[in-house]
Amino acid sequence: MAANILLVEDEPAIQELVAVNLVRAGHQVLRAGDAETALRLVREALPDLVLVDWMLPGMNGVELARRLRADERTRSVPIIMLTARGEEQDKITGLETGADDYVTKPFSPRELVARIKAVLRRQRPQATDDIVEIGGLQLDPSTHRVTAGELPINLGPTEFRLLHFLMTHPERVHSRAQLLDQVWGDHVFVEERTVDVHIRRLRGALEATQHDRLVQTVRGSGYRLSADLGVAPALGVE
Amino acid sequence: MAANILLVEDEPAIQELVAVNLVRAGHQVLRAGDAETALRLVREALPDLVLVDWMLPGMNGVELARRLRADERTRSVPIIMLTARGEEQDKITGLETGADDYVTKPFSPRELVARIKAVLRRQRPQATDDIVEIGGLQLDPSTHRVTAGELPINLGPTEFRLLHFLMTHPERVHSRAQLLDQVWGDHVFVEERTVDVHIRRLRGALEATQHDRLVQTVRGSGYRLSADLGVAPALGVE
DNA sequence: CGCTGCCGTGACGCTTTTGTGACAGCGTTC
DNA sequence: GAACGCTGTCACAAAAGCGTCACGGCAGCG
Repeated sequence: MAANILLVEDEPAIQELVAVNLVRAGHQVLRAGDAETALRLVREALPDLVLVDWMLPGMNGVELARRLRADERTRSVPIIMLTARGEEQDKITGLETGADDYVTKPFSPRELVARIKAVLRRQRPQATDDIVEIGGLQLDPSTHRVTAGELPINLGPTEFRLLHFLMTHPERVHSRAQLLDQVWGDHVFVEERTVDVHIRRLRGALEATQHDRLVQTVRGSGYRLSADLGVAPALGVE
Repeated sequence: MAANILLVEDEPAIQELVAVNLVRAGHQVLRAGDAETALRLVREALPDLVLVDWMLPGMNGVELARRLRADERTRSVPIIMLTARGEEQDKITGLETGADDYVTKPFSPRELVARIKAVLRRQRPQATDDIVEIGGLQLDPSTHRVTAGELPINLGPTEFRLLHFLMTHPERVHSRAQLLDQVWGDHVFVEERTVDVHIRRLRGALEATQHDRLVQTVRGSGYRLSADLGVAPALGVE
């Protein structure tokens, strides 16, 4: 996991409590006591997630969330709202503002951490540090290593990201445009056929252990990663 | 999903709020602050769906809907009305005017997105990526896979689209012209008999598992997909 | 019972899409 | 500053799929 999290909470005791738990779960924690500071920090540090207390002095959590959503640069940062019991009726408003999830106090650290993980995974599954495994292929994001069974596989940075994305979104067919968005970033300008070339390089690296079969071409649509080779076991049809 | 949506809303804050949520759900959003602009944009951009606030300055939402329905070119564009609580009594009027659905404020983004999906699904079932299943035949658009029972079926892009369309519009008979419109696109120029050939290829691919029986010829009219074979099988053994 | 359209089917060029090897640019390393 | 690793793009080769046609069978009809 290891995400950068911005915690926005005015009550020092609670702030400390939550922060400790986040750190314990392996996250980096930035803190803000009010919405203005929070806004500044989000722009400066671009955290992976913002945890906002519903009640804040001055600008409240909803307003903060709304502002984050209004700004191009901060729009995609996921938000989790913290709210006290009894404020449940505001849940709808909270979600309307664009919060991704919503946790009621008092909450267990376990629950909070779980929700955070869930939101991060939903946002960018390949941003987690979980080891992914498919069809005997293993990829470990934290050590940046790929192994096929026991054999290590060497990949360039792009091939690594490509494989990581495919492994975190298996089965699904991805168009070249989608892959460019997700792996290269939606701002870069490269030819779609470049994807083909990197797929080729990826296959080349996986060839030694036959794992190149996992990378499948779907003619007219794009590429797919799947352990299911989709071949009928020798039905005598020509 | 990923639809083009025209949002008609005069209140900037709400407009922004809704737009953000639509974008997050993967839609393209066009915006209009008044009915006149909306009318123009609908003609120019031909969105997949129009989201209209009930209360608008000048021409109100109902009137806008009526006009959209009156014009040949915009008639088929689905409309969803946004309305404040307390205007419920007008619901009937709204639906009468031709709105396809109706969402009361305050609404959760989740609900709104769900309604949109529902309306789009009704409109163009094959535009969703829901798995379709008929007579033991399964088609999964997101993985681009077709299976008959357990066995995988290999189809070319055109056969895949053809089958997808037939499966999302079963029972009904489709003329060759309709199939060309829906599967090939209404602008291409190909012989009608080409449809026959692709039907043939589709049947060929389904032959191995007997599922070719689902694809039926209606002499003089076109083709139909149906789990009901319409004939008494000679012997009930399969 | 023979005609007349309609449909199934196999074959065949052609176009489009994808695989592949080569290469020049670039930033880093040694 | 030479060598290296990685990247994006190209041109060409290979493959796959597409649309059309011609032939033949068959249904419906008089």
